Amino acid sequence: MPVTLALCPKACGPNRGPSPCERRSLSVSMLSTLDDLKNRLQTALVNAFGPDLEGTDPVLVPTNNPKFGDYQANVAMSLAKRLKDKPRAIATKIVENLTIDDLCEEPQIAGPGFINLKFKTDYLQNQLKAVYADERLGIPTANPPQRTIVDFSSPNIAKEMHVGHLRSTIIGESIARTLEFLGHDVLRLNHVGDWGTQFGMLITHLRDVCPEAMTDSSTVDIGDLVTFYKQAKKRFDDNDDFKTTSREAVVDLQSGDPEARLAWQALCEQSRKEFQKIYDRLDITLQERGESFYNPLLDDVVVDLKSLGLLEEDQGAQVVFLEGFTNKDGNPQPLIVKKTDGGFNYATTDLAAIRQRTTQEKAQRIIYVTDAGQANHFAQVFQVANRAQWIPEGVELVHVPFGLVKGEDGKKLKTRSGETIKLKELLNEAIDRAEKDLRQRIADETRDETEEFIHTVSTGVGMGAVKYADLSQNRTSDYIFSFDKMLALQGNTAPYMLYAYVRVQGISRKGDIDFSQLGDAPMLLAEESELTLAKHLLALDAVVMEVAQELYPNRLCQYLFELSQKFNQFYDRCSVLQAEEPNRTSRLMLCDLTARTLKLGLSLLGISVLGRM
RNA sequence: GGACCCUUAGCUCAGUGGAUAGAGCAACCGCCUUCUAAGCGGUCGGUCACUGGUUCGAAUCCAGUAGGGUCCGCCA
Repeated sequence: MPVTLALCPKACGPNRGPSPCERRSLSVSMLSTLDDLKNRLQTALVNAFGPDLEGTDPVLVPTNNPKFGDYQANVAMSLAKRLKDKPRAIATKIVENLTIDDLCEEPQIAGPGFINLKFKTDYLQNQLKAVYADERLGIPTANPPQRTIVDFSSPNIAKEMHVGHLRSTIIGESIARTLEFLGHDVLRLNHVGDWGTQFGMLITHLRDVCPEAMTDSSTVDIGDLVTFYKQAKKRFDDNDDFKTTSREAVVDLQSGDPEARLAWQALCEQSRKEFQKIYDRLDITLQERGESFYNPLLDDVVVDLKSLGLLEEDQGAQVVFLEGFTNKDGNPQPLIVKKTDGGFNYATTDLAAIRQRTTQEKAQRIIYVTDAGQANHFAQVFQVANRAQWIPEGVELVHVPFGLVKGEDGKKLKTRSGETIKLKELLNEAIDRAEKDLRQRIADETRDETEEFIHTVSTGVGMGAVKYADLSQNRTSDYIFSFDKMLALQGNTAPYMLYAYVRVQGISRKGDIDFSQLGDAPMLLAEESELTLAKHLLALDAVVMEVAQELYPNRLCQYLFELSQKFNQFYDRCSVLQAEEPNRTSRLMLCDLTARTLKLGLSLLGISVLGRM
């Protein structure tokens, strides 16, 4: 199936910066070609039917079947009424005025009036050579770069990361990597839950079980934070004295009491260490900037909302009444920004963050990667920020929601005993299973491999599988978590793609080939499978640009899966090392370019390739 | 009461206006003297939940219906 290519209809709008269409000089690959084709079709339209047709979208889309060529222009059908003529006649006139013989074969008019276009092989060969010579594989850099914040992962202090944090972390990382690769100025923020009333009980409990934390946080080892949290919670629920002391501790902390503050820091530090272990394993880069960071800014949010006339008092709380949201009685629903007890909540923090990020960080695009259950919350916060005019012209706030991770029973993923699954254990199991599988394979093939090799491959395959399984799903839908499926060696999985990469490395080893020394040989696309692979390789830039715009990493996964399939077909049908020159070198270049494309694409997903497996 | 999301092959899912709706898995049948068969080819499989509308053209856009899910005042 052809990859859907973004012809950047949205990116060309106002306030979005220059579109990919304006970067032709930097781009050698498919986007520039399509843009070129589009312009020529527009010129043909004007030449055929006059200046009224200026700016008409030629509706250039990939064909759904190779027998129709590579791309088709569907504009003729839509013009039939306006031009009072038959679509096929219109298509004929367009083709008569179209000059594309340097790029394409003779256009074919088919069906009701489709104009089918097929690239000339020598044009593709030249394009491919240009991509081959380009370290960025034809992907342009953003001009100008956008200051972008990606807000993702966001676990809660004093709680262990669990499966619920997996998607935000993996999707956020991939989005950040993709935007960074395009040259955007990305700030990755971990908006951890490091503030709130739960710290009262935690501090009080810490004071009892680990008093040294109250004077020196650096030496403290609280151990298993989940157990610690549960113990504190149990005491809070069971013991009234403890509850009272905890509430006092909250006040202490908020008023800046040094001892409470030190205990809080100890808790945060402990959590941070645990989080970092997970981030290191997953190769995630994040800057922690928790809720507490915004504490000094919260008062101003309320004060300013008041002076703007948006603030109202309702049942003792300070609220902004929302448009388009009503409560059970049909009255406007409030967004609470200051609680009856004078405290602030998450809406206040998010509003303060928007202000800080747009003013101090100068963010032009702020991306929130959270579960879909928070869609209401963000819609409400964005609405208030908008009405308060805190979102400067041209700044885009975007909630990137994702669905639940469910077990194979279709219910929310839990352990057999009903506990939340810890992320640490989930990753361990993925690696353990990958290792078991690998050892079996090594035994079956009577290979001799070192423990280090087994460790490296198991880890790479396990981590890659977990990430790829998540990213390859359309993020908006819930997804069913299955170790068996994600680690499967066939199908749309990480191992399948890693294997395609390994196959290229195998050729390099076997033939003692240094891919960097292939020189300036011509690319020859003689066989059908070579041509198909080449066309797919050229489509990388369009896919990456689309992911950056729409923020759906599964599109890139789909592309890479299809690339692996097309490579395997080529590998099956065309021998490389045994081929005669000049085909041999050309095929080696195709292999190398495939491997580089896989490596780059997987890296944008946060997945590392392996040389052997 | 309101907001949002979902319903596509036996299963898991792609597919946000273009030709005959795709893939993987499962099932079945083939292909290793040749670069790792963790691969390739083939067969089987669908009233795109339903009803209407817009359009030259609808799985896709709009309205409604049914079913499933999530969220909604002092947690985040």
